[in-house]
Amino acid sequence: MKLESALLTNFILSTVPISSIEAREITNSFQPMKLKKGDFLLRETHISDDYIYLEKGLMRTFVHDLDGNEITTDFFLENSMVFEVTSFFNGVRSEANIQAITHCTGFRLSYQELNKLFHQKSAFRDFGRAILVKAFMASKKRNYRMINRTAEQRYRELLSTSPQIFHYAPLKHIASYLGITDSTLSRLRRK
Amino acid sequence: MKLESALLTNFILSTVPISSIEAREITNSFQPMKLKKGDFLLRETHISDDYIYLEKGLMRTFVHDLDGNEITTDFFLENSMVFEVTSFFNGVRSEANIQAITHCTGFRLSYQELNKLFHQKSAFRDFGRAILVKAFMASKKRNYRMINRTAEQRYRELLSTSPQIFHYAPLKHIASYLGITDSTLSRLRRK
DNA sequence: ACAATTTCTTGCTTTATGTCAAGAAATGTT
DNA sequence: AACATTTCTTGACATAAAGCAAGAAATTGT
Repeated sequence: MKLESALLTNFILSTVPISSIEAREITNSFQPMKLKKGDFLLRETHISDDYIYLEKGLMRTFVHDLDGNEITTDFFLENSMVFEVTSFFNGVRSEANIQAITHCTGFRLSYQELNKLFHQKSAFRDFGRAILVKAFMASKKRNYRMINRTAEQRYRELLSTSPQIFHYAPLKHIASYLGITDSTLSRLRRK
Repeated sequence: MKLESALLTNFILSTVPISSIEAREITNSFQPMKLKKGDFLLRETHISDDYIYLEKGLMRTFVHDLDGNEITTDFFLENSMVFEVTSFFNGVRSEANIQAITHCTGFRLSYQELNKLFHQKSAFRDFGRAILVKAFMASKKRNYRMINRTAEQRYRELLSTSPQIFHYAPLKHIASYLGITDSTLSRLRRK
């Protein structure tokens, strides 16, 4: 048994009610991977083949808007799953980039490996579905917050739930994630 | 074979590459259902047990914000799947309501039935996952639009992609969906 | 350690959207 | 048909956030 994967096994067990043996089997299907700060896990126009458990580090997804500006659409904290749903599950070219904000370590599954597990192991089916549901829920919550919270409230919420992000990510990434300009974010910070 | 389910079978076949026989088997697991205009498929605080193919009609999801106002978070057009992901898949009380805007007809699966199919039929696994992925993609796109489009652009986009909504839904539902007030929407319409 | 680059702050001005309120139009009910 | 209710429009005013620009501070590369 690989020592490094204990965090992943715990993550799986905390996600879905399966046995430790099943969780360890799933863990062992993943392969270790790492990224240096600034490295890309995925570049736009490429096809994603990475379904990642991020053990340590911080990552972000960003897209380019019509004027060529980067818009950060998601931050990924450690002890969570990282994947670009559209490109990974549909095998199409990605419009999004995924980049390491800090040095990152984690574990990886390819689409082929994931599919094999998905059809063979009922425990993995439940896990995979739970991960999809969780990410979908997070996206819906984000939508809702954009509508019924002010920029300042969104800022405060992010600050209190994910202070790590403020420690490592530049303001412009955070600002575009919050849907405001970096000038506005700078002013919010002063308060 | 039930005549009414041909649209659902076609929908399944257009979603995922499986055989007609498999699609028809899946179709036959669903039970017909209908709702009158204004009826609720789901009320907040209840637990959703409905995974619906909406064959005909128009529905919406809404939540209440802190001031008690209704915020429409989604419209469902005909020939699509309708479900409240959080409550349905996690078996928790819903914060959202799902309401029929027009008379609706469709086909239903309970969570128990869905799970049985999910673990028994690989064709259904692929379908179920594709539906989750599609809904998740739509949510991400919506997030992105809220950040990098003006209210007017979002209005025009909705108008051109889903004119049915404007035919049946009152302005205040559409306005809250777009993240603006009904006054602002009224002014946008004038143009 | 220095220069180059990027990030952050701040002031001024403009614009989009919200708030409140009132009346008109449409819709539903008996 | 008459009334009640809801929906839609419009005006006057307030405000949050954007746009632009310049300088200060921090970070990075050599």
